[in-house]
Amino acid sequence: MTSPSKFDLPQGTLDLLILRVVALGPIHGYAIAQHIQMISKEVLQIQQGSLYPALHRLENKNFLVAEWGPTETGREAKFYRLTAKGRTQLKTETESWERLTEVVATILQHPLGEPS
Amino acid sequence: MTSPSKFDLPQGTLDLLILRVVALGPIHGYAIAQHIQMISKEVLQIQQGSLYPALHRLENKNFLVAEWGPTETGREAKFYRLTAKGRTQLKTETESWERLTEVVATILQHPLGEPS
DNA sequence: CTGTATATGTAGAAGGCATAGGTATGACAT
DNA sequence: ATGTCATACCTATGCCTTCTACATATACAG
Repeated sequence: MTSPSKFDLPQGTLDLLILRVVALGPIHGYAIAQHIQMISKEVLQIQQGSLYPALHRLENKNFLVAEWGPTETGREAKFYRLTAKGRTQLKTETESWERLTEVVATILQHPLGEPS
Repeated sequence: MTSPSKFDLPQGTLDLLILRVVALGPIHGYAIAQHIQMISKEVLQIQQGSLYPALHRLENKNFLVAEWGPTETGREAKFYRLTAKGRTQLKTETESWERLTEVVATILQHPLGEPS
């Protein structure tokens, strides 16, 4: 009732979310999407066509490494974990995101006129 | 010293910022960029190659209307103002942005494991 | 054995932002 | 006078990310 509300992620956001979720511990792609959807209370829905290319990008940049292994239910899945480089990147992107949201918030709340 | 720090805007953010600044009153493009840069204390720098196409997009969507007129210094410039539709759009985008930043913040601050 | 949830993947299109160029005017210093 | 800088507008191109849509395969419930 409150809104199923699927909406587009701004560019770059997905990487941040993925890095953050993977930072919690080894996890496979499908579960990452579920995790994000669950934590966000269904507000965010990661499309598979966004998810897997993103994972491959992050892997190519050496932020993640993948390894095949069995899930809890016995199926094969690709488990990702953060590299040291990925951890650094997560930190960097988190700080960027926070700086960005701060200044945007400032502008959104900015009354008329004044510079600072 | 604290960082000249130019960084890329996520897609969609620029529209929101522009709408918000124009909502403060009629203003021309160049001044919008200056305004954002100033309020954000140089953190955000709007490139002209991003700015003008964005303004044209917003005009095509009837969120803004433009009118030529003289600046304070006597030069000709294109002054934009919000339409009713633009005001609605600003509200919508602001709410989307706030929902997004909320859930992202939740995920970024999320400790290990728990669903909610 | 048919359908659904799980799990991964690619192709193609759409869209926005950045880079890098270009034009023109006015102000100001030399 | 002249050159340079800030102002003020514009567009072409490319890159990148996300979305839609499609394709594949396994496990399990009915």
